Amino acid sequence: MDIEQTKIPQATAKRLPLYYRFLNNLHTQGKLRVSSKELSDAVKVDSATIRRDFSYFGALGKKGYGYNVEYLLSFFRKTLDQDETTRVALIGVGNLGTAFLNYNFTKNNNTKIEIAFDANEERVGSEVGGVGVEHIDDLEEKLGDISVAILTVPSSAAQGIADRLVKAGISGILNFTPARISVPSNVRVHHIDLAIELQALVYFLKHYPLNEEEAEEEQ
Amino acid sequence: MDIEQTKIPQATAKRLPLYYRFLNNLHTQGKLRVSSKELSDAVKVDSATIRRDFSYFGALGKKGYGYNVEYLLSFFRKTLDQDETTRVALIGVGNLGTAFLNYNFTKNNNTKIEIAFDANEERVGSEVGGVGVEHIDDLEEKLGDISVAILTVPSSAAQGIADRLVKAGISGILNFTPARISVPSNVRVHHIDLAIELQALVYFLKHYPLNEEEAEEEQ
DNA sequence: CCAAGTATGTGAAATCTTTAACGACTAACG
DNA sequence: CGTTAGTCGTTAAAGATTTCACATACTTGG
Ligand SMILES: NC(=O)c1ccc[n+]([C@@H]2O[C@H](COP(=O)([O-])OP(=O)(O)OC[C@H]3O[C@@H](n4cnc5c(N)ncnc54)[C@H](O)[C@@H]3O)[C@@H](O)[C@H]2O)c1
Ligand SMILES: NC(=O)c1ccc[n+]([C@@H]2O[C@H](COP(=O)([O-])OP(=O)(O)OC[C@H]3O[C@@H](n4cnc5c(N)ncnc54)[C@H](O)[C@@H]3O)[C@@H](O)[C@H]2O)c1
Repeated sequence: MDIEQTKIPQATAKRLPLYYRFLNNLHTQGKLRVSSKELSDAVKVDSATIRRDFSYFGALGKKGYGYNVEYLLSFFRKTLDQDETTRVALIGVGNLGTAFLNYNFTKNNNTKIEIAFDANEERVGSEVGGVGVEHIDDLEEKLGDISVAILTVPSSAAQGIADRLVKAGISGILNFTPARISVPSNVRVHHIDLAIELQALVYFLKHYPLNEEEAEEEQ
Repeated sequence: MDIEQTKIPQATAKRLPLYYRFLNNLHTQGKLRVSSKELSDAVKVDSATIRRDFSYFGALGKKGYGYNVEYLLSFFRKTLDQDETTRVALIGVGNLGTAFLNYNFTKNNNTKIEIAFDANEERVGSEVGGVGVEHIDDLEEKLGDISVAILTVPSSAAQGIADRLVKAGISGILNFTPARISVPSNVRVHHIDLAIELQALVYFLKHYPLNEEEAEEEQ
């Protein structure tokens, strides 16, 4: 790892993978240059925000010209560590876990689910999406140095599994269960709560009426 | 609908379903009262933020006492329209779509997936999680007055389907495809981009090292 | 009925994020 | 080679959200 330009705002950091993906698309399409305005139309983020985001990394573009797609892409590839693959474990091969295993994020990404765990004897030993399913009892033993886990177990099991993951040395957990798990502060948890996302959308529809003109919305 | 107390901040609105769910849990456990501090521990949101959030709706608690669970719950039930069920359509019965249909959000919620659509003839006519799968060609005809759609089709099909949904009168779309779809401003789209969530977690792990003490994190 | 303890609701400050505006510079063309 | 149109990087303003900190008011136990 190299010197940290530590002060990238979190809001910016969350948009970086999005930029990277669209840059990749543009590159595949053979585009050589792109302006913040074009990018804005594609990713639905205000063009000033895009320029501001990029500027945290220095002067990546040219005034009057825009950004060189190749250059920008290679810059982000380094920044987002797209060259090394982050190995990921998935716990809970149920409805959601199976969907993730079949998808496996490799199409665009630097991440790969390498191993899965489940408590159900019938699943253990099988393969889903090319990933072997191990018994949850062997978690500590088989996790190795994997540092990121996706949690798709029933919510009642979430805290217990999280505790074991932490003990086994995990650094980050992507938690899809509705349980709000507690971990020490040296472990990062991102909650993705799908039921809440749906309810929030419904709430916004009822209470934040939209106008009858153009343009569109945030995530 | 009734008078809008319009100025609830969006950040607050997004937390309301979360509060509601934990209040429900407390109620089930037979708890009669709860403080912002207790709630904070459970949902991992700062207690001052919780008090501030609640205060947008007026004085819901009692000083020196806390909040009455029953009262707060019934208040949020009204606020979040938990009494009427919002009907939802799901488009794209693949890996992710199937998981959602099997889950179907009814356990906690005021939402229900009532109908699904797919282009694959083999799926059409079948039932998944008790929901009938219709052919996508019949979308306009069978959608009825459903106003919310979950989009889990391949990203190449996303914009086309979104256009048809809009024409058919949809108000909100929960978009799980990586495509950033364009819609008129009277339609609300929330993007849930799982690949990006995973990449963002990995980025944070590498660039925002966490300390060796206690407490935990946001989503 | 009082004293001690508790927890709200909120002004004010701090922090974070987005947006507007524009000077400086580039490319491209006649 | 000058002019026009285009676009960045940034300063500054505005807006949104979180957090602090405390006066106030209620509860509880004696
Ligand atoms: N499926 C959805 O659409 C959806 C939507 C929102 C939230 N969720 C949440 O995601 C989580 C998973 O949902 P799902 O629908 O895939 O559930 P599921 O029941 O289909 O899958 C859970 C899996 O975890 C396994 N499991 C149970 N206990 C375990 C343990 N202790 N260790 C390891 N594995 C264990 C089970 O064998 C099962 O395979 C749940 O918490 C659910 O609330 C799911
Ligand atoms: N599965 C995951 O874990 C995952 C993760 C991140 C993002 N996504 C995104 O979610 C979306 C769905 O993923 P998936 O894994 O479920 O894909 P999938 O291929 O399993 O499912 C897509 C379904 O959509 C149907 N379909 C195709 N074209 C259609 C059309 N025009 N109208 C209606 N139905 C149509 C297909 O028949 C199929 O059943 C994709 O855009 C994918 O990029 C999925």
